[in-house]
Amino acid sequence: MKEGPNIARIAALIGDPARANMLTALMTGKALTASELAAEAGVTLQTASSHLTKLDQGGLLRQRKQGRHKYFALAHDDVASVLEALMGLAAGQGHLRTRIGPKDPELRRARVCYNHLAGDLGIQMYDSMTSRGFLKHDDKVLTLTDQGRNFITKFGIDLTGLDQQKAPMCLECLDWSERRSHLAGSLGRALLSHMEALGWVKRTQGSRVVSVTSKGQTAFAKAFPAQ
Amino acid sequence: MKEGPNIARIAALIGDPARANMLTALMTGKALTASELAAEAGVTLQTASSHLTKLDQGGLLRQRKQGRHKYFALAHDDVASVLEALMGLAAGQGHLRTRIGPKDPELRRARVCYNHLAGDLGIQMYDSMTSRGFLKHDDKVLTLTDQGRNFITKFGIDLTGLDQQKAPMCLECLDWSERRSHLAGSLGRALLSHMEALGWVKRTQGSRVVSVTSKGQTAFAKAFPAQ
DNA sequence: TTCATAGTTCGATCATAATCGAAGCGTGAA
DNA sequence: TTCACGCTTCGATTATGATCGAACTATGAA
Repeated sequence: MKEGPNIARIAALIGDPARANMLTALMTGKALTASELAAEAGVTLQTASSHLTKLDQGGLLRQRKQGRHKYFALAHDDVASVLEALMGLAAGQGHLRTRIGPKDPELRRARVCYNHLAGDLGIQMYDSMTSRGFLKHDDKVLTLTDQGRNFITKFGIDLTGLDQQKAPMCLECLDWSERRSHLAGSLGRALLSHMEALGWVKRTQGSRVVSVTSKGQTAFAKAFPAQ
Repeated sequence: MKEGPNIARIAALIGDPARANMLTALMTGKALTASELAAEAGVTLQTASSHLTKLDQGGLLRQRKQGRHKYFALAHDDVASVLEALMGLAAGQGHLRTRIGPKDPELRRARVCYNHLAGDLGIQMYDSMTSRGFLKHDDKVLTLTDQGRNFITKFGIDLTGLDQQKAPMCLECLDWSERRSHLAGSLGRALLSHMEALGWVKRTQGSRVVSVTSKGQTAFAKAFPAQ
């Protein structure tokens, strides 16, 4: 009988304040990195790492490694249901605690992700290029079509340099805030730096925010129209 | 930041195996004495007393003293909801080796779950409606088909009221005793209250048991035949 | 009264696990 | 290559709390 029933296991996982904070932060549906979750929970990265391992082994989280970041999200809707039920009960008891404010809307709009463009803008670019046949998505491999090469060259990017690199030119990168794909790889990086050179966007030092200039606003919409 | 959010407090209360056993035992809706709960949890009376004090202070239990006995019951339906959600999650993970489902056969047969019908009866209703094409399960979204709308209307439920509500009409709810789906959402609630109005079922006060009248027995089988 | 039963309180023991510093690992950028 | 960064692992400390024996209180029965 020392072997507790499984609901105790799960409840105990949620029952630690640090872990509860992390799970609460993940209820927005967005995936967050280990560092972000550590900050949310108010513990060091080491401690957070330990907690995240436990939550993952407990089946409450789904994780995805991307570059040197590790993104965590709730494993399933069931998990959110439990949290919601708990919050309902807690709220009914009047011990309500306000949640932390929403993320920076600027970050949501456009941000740097490994030197390429992510956020709303990144997705719009990806979608526009895909639907116009510039990018082709075959069997998990993303390639630039001939039409696409033409478009990119006209846009002012020299593809010969990129062709010679060993690193893949086109990669898909899953945008966790939007849960959609955007363009990574050397072409993704080249596009961002070129747009910066054109004065369309400005990268904010020490932040991941990419701000769009008024000139960039219209130029971008023209170059990458939503279909 | 040491001050944990309230959901951690509650989850931690449920997170102890002994307490989880007690709470599980109380899910039948019956009130149990401290000694009985101690036996259920497999701990001594002293330990049980300590746990029960904590559960009570945490607002999860309601207690009634009668003679030299002290009876405990779940404080509210919210508490049962949390436990049910936890059990659903635990069952979904396949980590279940402990007893599943309520011991009480009445509860297993039919019970209230968020104001809709759960247990054998709830599943039979769901299965019957699904296999007759009244409910359609597409891409995680459950919808009422035109045939279904027709059926429900003939059954005596006014759908216009439900259509106007923001809350989803059809939701799936995992039945923790049977590990099958049953119908939740506003339609699920409407069906239960309508069957109550028809005199098919009776909800037992202070308990989650739904008892089926003899009239309801046959009527239900006719309205929701197993295919 | 005396006894038995139901439950609580106290105190000591013991196990668990939360925490963080320090060091190590892997990836990306220059 | 070197450096920076994100994250993990290890180890030690520390706090918490689950557990039960023993003593105590309260209620009911004889």
